[in-house]
Amino acid sequence: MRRINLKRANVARPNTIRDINRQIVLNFVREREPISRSEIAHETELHRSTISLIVDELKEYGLVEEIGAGESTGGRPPTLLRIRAAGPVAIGIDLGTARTIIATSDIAGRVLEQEEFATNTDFKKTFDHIVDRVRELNKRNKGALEGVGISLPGLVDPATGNTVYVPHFKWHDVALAKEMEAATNLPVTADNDANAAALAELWFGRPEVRETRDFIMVLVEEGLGTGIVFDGQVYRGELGSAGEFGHMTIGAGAPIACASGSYNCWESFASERAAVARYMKLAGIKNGHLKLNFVQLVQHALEGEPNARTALRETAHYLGVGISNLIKGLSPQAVIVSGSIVRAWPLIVEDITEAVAENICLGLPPARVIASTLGAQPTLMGALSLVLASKFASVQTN
Amino acid sequence: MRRINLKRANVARPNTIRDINRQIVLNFVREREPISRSEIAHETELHRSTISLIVDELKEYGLVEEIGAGESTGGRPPTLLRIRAAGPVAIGIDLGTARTIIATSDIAGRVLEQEEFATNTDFKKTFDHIVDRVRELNKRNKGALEGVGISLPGLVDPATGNTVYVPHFKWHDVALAKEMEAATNLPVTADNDANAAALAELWFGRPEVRETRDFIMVLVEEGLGTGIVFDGQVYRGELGSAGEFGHMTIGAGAPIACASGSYNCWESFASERAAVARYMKLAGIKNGHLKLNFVQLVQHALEGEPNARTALRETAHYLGVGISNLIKGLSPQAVIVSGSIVRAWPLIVEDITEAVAENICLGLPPARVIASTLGAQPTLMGALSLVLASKFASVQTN
DNA sequence: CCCGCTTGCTTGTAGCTGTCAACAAAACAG
DNA sequence: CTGTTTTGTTGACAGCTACAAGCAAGCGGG
Repeated sequence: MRRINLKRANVARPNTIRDINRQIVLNFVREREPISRSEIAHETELHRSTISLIVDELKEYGLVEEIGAGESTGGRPPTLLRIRAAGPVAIGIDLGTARTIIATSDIAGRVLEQEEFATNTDFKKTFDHIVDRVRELNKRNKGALEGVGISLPGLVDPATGNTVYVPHFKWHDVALAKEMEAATNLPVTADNDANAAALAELWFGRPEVRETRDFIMVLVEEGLGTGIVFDGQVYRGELGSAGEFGHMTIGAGAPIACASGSYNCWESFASERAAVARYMKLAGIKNGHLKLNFVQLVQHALEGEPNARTALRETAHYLGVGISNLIKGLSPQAVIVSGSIVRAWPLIVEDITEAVAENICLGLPPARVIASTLGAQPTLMGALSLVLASKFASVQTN
Repeated sequence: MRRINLKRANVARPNTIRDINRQIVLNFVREREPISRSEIAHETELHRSTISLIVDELKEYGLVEEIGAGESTGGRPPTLLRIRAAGPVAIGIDLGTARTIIATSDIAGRVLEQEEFATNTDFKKTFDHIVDRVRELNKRNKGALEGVGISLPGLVDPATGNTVYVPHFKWHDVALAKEMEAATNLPVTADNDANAAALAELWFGRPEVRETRDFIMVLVEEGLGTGIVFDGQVYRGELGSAGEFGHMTIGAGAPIACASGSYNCWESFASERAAVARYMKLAGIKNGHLKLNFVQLVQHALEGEPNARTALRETAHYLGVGISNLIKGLSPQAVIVSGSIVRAWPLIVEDITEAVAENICLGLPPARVIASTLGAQPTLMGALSLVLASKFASVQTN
């Protein structure tokens, strides 16, 4: 059944129908390129003539192009279509706790240019640095860029796109999107990093994920964020921002305090910081004696160091406990784990699935728990997706 | 933005637009009756003529009727419309752990007839009893009944409407809906009780809830169930059934074991059984010495007995802990508590909100936590809603 | 009492959209 | 080279909403 927003009076007009079908056709091209008009007509059960008209519109709008004839299957050979990926259209900014990455991509999500710098705790400095780089990129690409997406490790108000709270930097109520728009003269979309990564999986992940209409992204970083996808859309909630399951209470006596001081949160049991704290304790290292970052810890574990392995596996166990809560409550088709911890996936996958199975005390089939399919930079892809997905989700040629 | 299911190729046809608008008009009548064509046109921004045509269809279909002229506001007086609630159209079955309630209602959700009997643990006996009563009701109402809705305290497969597992009776994989359909020759919809109650709040609750597009129903009974409403639709998940947040791990050492043996679940901390167990312990009553049910416990508390109050308030605290998890993760506009515990709402509301505030460790505005607006029989209303809501959600006159 | 004014509803035409049938284009098979 | 198959295009037709004009029914002032 089509999902309709009955409460807000957004009625259907004659052109609504074309808007809907245009999106469907565009997304067929995006996901199945190269594809012919005829094949789209077949699958959508719209008439060939209708598809032709819509493709004409999309071609005129510069979103789709023909790439010559395909193989004949006994008759006239089909004219194949693909997304026209001429040059950069989006800027993605991955504002991380340690480093900020800025990249441009074409409309298909391929990264074209990329640069990074150390994130400064001072908002003004980081902001100015980003604006400087965005302006430079915009100048170099002469107005081809259509928007900026920013993913950041904190709460973002879904209505305004402004940050409510970024724990690591202690930024409160910063009008990030608005100020960035004013400074760069480009549309800016900001979102929580886990939400952005979920969006990226949805639009640019491997087919096994893209075709999943309900999944949960669990992003393990310094903190622990979750992004929820319902019915093929990222759910953002109403107040503040949804997806802070990282702060759900799952027990007591965690190895560290979460970003807001609690020892009961999932984050304080299963984040990168929790894993590092476990390792320090196991290795008998006093606080502050040795700075070890999580990537190094993963490296140690992969090389076989027992303490590192134990710390990771214990963290994985609690990751599984939290995941089981999400599965019980939301019954998604899949749970996707992302972040540096994925590098050690073979070491931890069993501990996670075991904890999940143990804690799903009902006769429910456990959802698949899989590693991210986005490669090394899920949050950067997320930032780019914020721009690209909105393009594919609402094509308006008039 | 309109929510569109892009992945499944359900394209828009010329009549799709009328289907959408017909639903919108019908729901305007339902929610705002008595209302005139003109007012609907004003609010939906559809043209008056369009509304007239749609209303004609709905009248012909017997869903809407005119009830004479209203007050003039300076010109021709409006013709007022309302939902035509002639007779019974739905049967609702509230299959509870102790008692089963069967009722008929008109299209507006007003209960017309109601009867109940003790639920038998044996599936066959309960099933036969229900079928017997449904047949009798169907016969008495001569084919006016359009469907049967069943709410039950267990997991229901959203695809088939068959029960996966009902803990209290240990019913596994029962083809309830299918068998009932075969036996009664009526369409049967079955759902989890908390989901059903959420649906009832959404369609027939007080306006403050109906207009809320994202809320969570927390149904406190023998067990503890949750129903999740996203964007005005009950979310059911993919595998098994969503909404089993009652089994999320929130700590350890609960007063009782949950339905599946765990002492860590929210249910084992905050269900009716947990409250009763707490009371027994406080009152120094050994297991089995005195059978006290939860309604009696609430009565004692209302009469001022300290042990009963303490037991309830402690339960309320853990209710709040779980609710805070849901708010952090899903950021709903409201959380609605339902079940017998609502009778003691003034006694417990502070403990709940306090626990919520304590555990939302972020700077987020806490969602409203409110008591159900459905009165004494939320799950019966839920069962009826299963039939009625589907009627309002997809009117097809052709 | 009549007239203009306002508001509610209906009717007929125009513009947009998808369907359908007919047709042209391009390859294949015999 | 002809008949068949598949692909894509074109023009007539039906369904939908928008718009404008007209009818219906009450109000209020002279």
